[in-house]
Order: sequence, then C-alpha cells, then structure tokens
Amino acid sequence: MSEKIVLRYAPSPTGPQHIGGIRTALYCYYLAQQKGGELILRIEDTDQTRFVAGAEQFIVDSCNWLGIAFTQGVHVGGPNAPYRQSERTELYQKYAQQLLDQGHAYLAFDTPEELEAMRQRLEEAGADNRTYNYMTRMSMRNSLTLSAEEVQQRLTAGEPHVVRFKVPEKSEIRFHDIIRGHLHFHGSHVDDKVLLKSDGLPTYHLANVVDDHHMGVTHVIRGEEWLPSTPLHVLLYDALGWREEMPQFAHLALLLGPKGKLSKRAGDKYGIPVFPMDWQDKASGDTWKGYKEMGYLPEALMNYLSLLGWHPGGEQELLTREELIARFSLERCHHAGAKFDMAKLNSFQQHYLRQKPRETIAAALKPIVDAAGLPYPNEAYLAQVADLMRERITFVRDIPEQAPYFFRAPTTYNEKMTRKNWKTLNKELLTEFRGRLNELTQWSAPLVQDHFKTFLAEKEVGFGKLGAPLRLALTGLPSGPGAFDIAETIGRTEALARIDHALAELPASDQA
RNA sequence: GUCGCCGUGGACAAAUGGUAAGUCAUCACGCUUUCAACGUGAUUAUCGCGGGUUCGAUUCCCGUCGGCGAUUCCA
Repeated sequence: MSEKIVLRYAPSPTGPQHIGGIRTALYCYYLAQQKGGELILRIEDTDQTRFVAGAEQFIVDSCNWLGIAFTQGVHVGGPNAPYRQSERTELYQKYAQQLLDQGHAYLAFDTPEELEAMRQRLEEAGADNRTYNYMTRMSMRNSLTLSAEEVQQRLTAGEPHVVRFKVPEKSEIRFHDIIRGHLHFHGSHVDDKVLLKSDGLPTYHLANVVDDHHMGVTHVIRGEEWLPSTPLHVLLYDALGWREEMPQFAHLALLLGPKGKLSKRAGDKYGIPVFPMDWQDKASGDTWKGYKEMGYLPEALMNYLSLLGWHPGGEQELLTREELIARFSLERCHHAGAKFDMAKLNSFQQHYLRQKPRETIAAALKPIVDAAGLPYPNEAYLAQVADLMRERITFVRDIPEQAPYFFRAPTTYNEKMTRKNWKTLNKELLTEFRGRLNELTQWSAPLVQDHFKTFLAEKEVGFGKLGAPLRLALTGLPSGPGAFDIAETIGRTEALARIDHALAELPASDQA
C-alpha cells in the first residue's frame, strides 16, 4: 500500500472561503507536497439555492495568495475533469439508479410539510430517535410503501421525488479516523439520507462519495462537522461496492473564536476576520475584512494557522513553508477546537515582516503613502525609511502612522515630551548646536552624530539634554528610529528647517 | 431530546503511570538618546469535577458537568 496519495479540498461556493477551510486546505497541501501526491480542488456546488457568484474565484484567489498549489482542479484542469459537481450530474444519477436497482435506495414522495409533521409527531411522542429510517420509513410515502403502479403513476405525472438511501436495519458502523482513532456508530441513528434531490442534483453525501472514489482520493481531510455523517458515507461505500478502496478519514477539530465558533459575527465583534481576503456581499453590499488587505503576510497567516490544531513536536514554532511541508502529520493534530488569537498571529506577522528586504517593504509602502497623498522624493527614500522602521512595526501601513515625520514636517509636538525636554536650557543648547551644524559640509547620520558628541563633550552635558529636543524638533514625537538616522534620511535642508521652525515657533515649556 | 467529538496556566499547546516542555500575551531587569528589536528572569496549571483500579493517575476505567458538532431535498 505505498500507492500515491490523492487528497482533495472540496469547498462549496456558498460564500467566501472561511479561514477554517483555508486551514484544511493547507493541511491537505502539506501532505500532498510531502508525499508527492495529488491535490485536487473540487467545487461542491450542488446546492443551487445557496450558490454565490464569485465565491469560487474567491476560493481560488485565496489559495493562490497562500501558495496552496493544486495538481488538479477547477482552475487548473486535470485528468478527472470536470471538477465542478454541477457538471457531473449524470454520474451521480447513474449511481443513484444503481443503488435503486440493487435495493440500496428508494424513491420518496414526501413533501416538506409531511416530513415536518413526521418529526413533530416523533418529538411530541418523546421519541429518542427522530430519523427517517427503518423505524419510520414504512409510514411514509415512498416506493417501499406505495405499489409499483402508484409509483409509476406519480413518476409519469411528474411528481417531485427524491432518492433516499436505505440504511440497513441493524448495522454497527466501524471506521478508523487518523486523528481520532477507532470510532463506531449504531446504524439506528443514521438517517435514510436524501441522495438525489428533487431537482435531480445530488446531496453532499452522494456526490462526495462518488467523486472521491472516481478521483481516486486516498485521504479525506475535512472538518469535524462531518464526523456524524461519516457512518453514512461508510455505508454508501459499502453499498456501492467500494469498501475496499474507501479513503482514510481525518476529521479536523474546528476553529473557534473567543466565545464559541469563529463566525462572521464573532469575527466582527472581536476583530478577528474570518476571511483570507476582503469580500463584498453583492446582495447586501456588506464588506468583510480579509487578512490580505489588512496587511498580513501570507507566510505569517500560514504559519500561525498551521499551529492551530497541529503541533510540530519540538520547541520551534516559526516554520517556513518547507519545514511545514516536511514536518506536518495528521497524527499530531489536536482533537479539541482551537481559539484564534490575533495577538499571536501578530507576533508571527511581525517576525516575518521584519525579515523582508527593505525593497519589498518599500514596494508595499508605496501604494499606501501614494493613497494617503504623502510626498517623498523617490523610491530609494521609501526603502531607507522601510529599513529604519522595519523592526518597529507589525504592518507596512504602520510606517506612515507611526512615523509621519518621514513625509511631512511636524505641525504639532508631543505635549509630554515638550514639557520635559523643551525647556529654556534645551532650546539654548539646540540653538547653539544648530549653528554648529552649518559647519558640516557633508550630511550623514555618523557625521551629525560625531558633531553632536563633540558638542556635548564641550558643553559637558548629557545626551538627553540635547538629544531629546533634537528628536522633538525633527519628529514632534517621543519615539522612533535614531534621531541621527532620521536627520540623514530627511536630508540636511529639511532637518535644519525643522530645527529652525521648532526653535522659532515652540515656546520653552518653563516659560509661561 | 438523541447521537457524536472534545476538556492541561489568559491563548496555542508538549510529554508522561511517579506531581507538568515550549510559543504568544503579561511583568521586571539589561541593552539603547527614545521607541522597537534583542537578551535574561519572573508570574500564571493539583492537568473540568467525582469515584474506581494502582504503592502511586493528568496519563487507564466509570460517572458527571461543561463546550462544540450533527440531527436540513445545507454543505
């Protein structure tokens, strides 16, 4: 059994891709890469009523952003095309018919109202089991209770009907889950699920099993919400005669928010986006924030997301794509749901942003400052700014926010710093030092610094006496990169102008 | 209601039948002209609760509580 593994990520285009789905896709991707297997992107669009335009593209774009490479799929094609279930309906109908012919399924004509009434009846009777199965199917309107003639009659009359799976009466379903071990369920709790809907399209259960089998899928990695219906799927593999080649299952624990599951609403409330990228709901016009547009680096999200439910084993948590691929294993996946923590994600983001080349940060900075209408001489300037700021920021957009002085002279001065460091003595020192700066024929951080130190030694005063007011004059703010670096970056003319301006306009704090 | 999954410090989590790693967060100190980064250190867990097995259980068993999922002609 050293066959090539085949994995698949099979989302529904019923809305934007949830971050939890992305994590599933990531795990599939790691495994496929690690084992040199196939990774299929299959679109499960069997519910016409919930179809959302643009959702499929969003899924593809999200995966591309994170570098999740598929070997087959809607967007790349492949030997098992088509990869959209809505384009494979004949296949499902064929197997539904086969199940019908072999007595593993039957036709049902019950209306939604009748089904509701049945459930109501059972609930009122206090029945533990409210499923449509061997206990109730004989009291419903289906091809098991109706005569062959009547069934035929209804069919020719075009009466809406579905195909239901006939769950064996007494069955004990056992299967193995790679993450959770051996599991077993009683057949009495498995529904006679609808396999083919009245519109002729299959439900998830049929389509999923048929496609996984046809595409040679060896491992089904999906969310925990599928665990309860896995017994049904096992029964389906049985009935279809595919039990021998049934894929292995691995059910991932769910991703949670601060309170309960990570939903759109919870995400909104706690500031945790649930989508990888921005999404605009065309119907309502609502816009949802995504990680990409918020400025997160794909490697940061990827690294953090991977750790939510899986543990590499050692003490190292910062892992490159290659390391994630090499070390991932389903066996080390956690069973319990994991809460998403923005603070930790941010620490990863900070780490990855810090190691980006200055040019990369500058390239990301350009559109931001352009949009804000902030002036700068050229792109080399942005690179220089990026270099000075990279260790103090989490996002590129923090640069203009934290250090506006690289783009515009300060118009206001930090109050507390002014009070402490802009006294008469400070101003006098700065005034004198300002004069000395004229002596410099060249302008660079080291040159200004040398000059500064010489001056201090001469005056026999501490660094802060002059350093703080210099910073204040240059930036108006109490924190940031070294004042000399800032002076070099903004240039001689600008630096001197700012000092002059502060000296002239900002009164000493110890003067009324 | 029923079925199922899960339950280690604020969050993510490791290991183990012999009383508990690491990461993030928090705090302190160091470094630094400031901030950040970095370094060092510290605080936070009797492993949901109760019982059983055992010389000894977080680790095995049972019960219980709690969270989550499923119970849709949704996926």
